[in-house]
Amino acid sequence: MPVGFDQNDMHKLDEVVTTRKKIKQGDLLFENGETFTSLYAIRTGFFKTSVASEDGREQVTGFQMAGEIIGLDGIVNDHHTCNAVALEDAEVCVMPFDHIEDLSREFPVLQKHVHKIMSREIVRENGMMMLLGNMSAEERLANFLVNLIQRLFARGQSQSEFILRMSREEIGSYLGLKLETVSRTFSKYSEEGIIEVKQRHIKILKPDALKQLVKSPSCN
Amino acid sequence: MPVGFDQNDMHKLDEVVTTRKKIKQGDLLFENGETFTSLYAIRTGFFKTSVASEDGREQVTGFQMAGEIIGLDGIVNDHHTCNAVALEDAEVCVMPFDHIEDLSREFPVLQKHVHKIMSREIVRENGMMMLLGNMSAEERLANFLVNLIQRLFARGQSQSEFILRMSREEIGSYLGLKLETVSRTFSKYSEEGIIEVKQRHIKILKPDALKQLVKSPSCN
DNA sequence: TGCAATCTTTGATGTACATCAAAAAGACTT
DNA sequence: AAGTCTTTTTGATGTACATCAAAGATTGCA
Repeated sequence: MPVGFDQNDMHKLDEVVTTRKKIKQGDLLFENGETFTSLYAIRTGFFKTSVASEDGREQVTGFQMAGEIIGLDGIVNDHHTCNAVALEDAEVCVMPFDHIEDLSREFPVLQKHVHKIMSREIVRENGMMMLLGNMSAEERLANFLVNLIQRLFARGQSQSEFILRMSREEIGSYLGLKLETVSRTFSKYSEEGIIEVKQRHIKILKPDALKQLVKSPSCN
Repeated sequence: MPVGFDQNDMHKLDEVVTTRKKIKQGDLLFENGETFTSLYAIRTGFFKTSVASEDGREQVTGFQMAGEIIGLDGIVNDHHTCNAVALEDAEVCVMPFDHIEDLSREFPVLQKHVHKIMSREIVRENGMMMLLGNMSAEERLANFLVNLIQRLFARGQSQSEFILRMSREEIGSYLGLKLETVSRTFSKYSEEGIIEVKQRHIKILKPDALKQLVKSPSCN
């Protein structure tokens, strides 16, 4: 995936990926408290990550799709601090972190790649703080949809029509809203002819109207 | 700072720090859009980092004090995506990131250290998402104070008495609240005898009461 | 030392979203 | 295919925090 490799590098890089693992819908890839050993590259499927407060409130911290890396939270304290759940049947590459560190000392390109992935996550979360701290429900949901569209587009999927992998409640948790508010906001967009909503099937009718609702740094 | 170095390593590590830089209160260390070259280790002083939306709303993304590293946001796209402002006269070590990468290929301990710093920031921001998405004003401020106390304690400063380096508005921006709400919540704690507030001078009277208000993963 | 500017506190009022509730639509089971 | 369970939608009501406003404190500057 990272560019700047020659054939030899590529060969070496393959070594990072020791095993693959299949995760069934609803199952955990890793959970809070579990010992950290590996990062995971999502090959297929869709995940959510979440943290929980002592009294059981859940905060969804992200939705991850094919090509994205999951598990960075575990590096600091050698154990994970969030849960990763498959929202559909999924397959991941297991990349032992010790191995990543060894190889990235050998290959500057890999090293740079790892640094960028971590920095990208930091920047994304900065954007989420802006969203959660400053934006209205309408702006939050527009942001969410535009971001989803961009990522689907980057994967060659349709940007105008797609199926949500997560419930209204999970969207709400991610956006700091209640499911009813998410539902109502979807309905509002629908009435305004911006999108078409049939349960989890979404059709984007006016992408520009949606983008106009997004008045903040894009959260990649 | 990182442990696990022998004398020789330590000597090499000194090379990371090429220069020091003094920042006056109110001045920028770096700003959104600026080309990224270096990370900064704060030697003395106090900073805030913030992002801005297109329409000018500001979200404070963090407050940083001596010993902490600032600038990780710049790594992904080779330019910074947030602003770093000194809230009091400060001095930082400028650590060119190319140099850090070179040396961390040579020294596994340094490499690990860099990874942990980035992961720690990711975990902190996960905690902030929980705070912004799920917590009441009272919980947010309690969280903020407890976190501040812990960090001051780790630096050998008094945990029971300190001076806030930031305004009510900046605290509010960080916590997703308006300055009036921050002020009112301070007053409430004060009435309850939990803290004593005199403008920016804070005295913690009942640290346990404060900790009890924090019902979520600590945001380091 | 006094005046302007800034920050903080407190009160009165408004509102966006949460909560409570129930019906409607899908999805899963046997 | 009927029945149960889950998810989503929509309405009625409540509330935590925002907004508006103005009076102290504190700081900075001349």
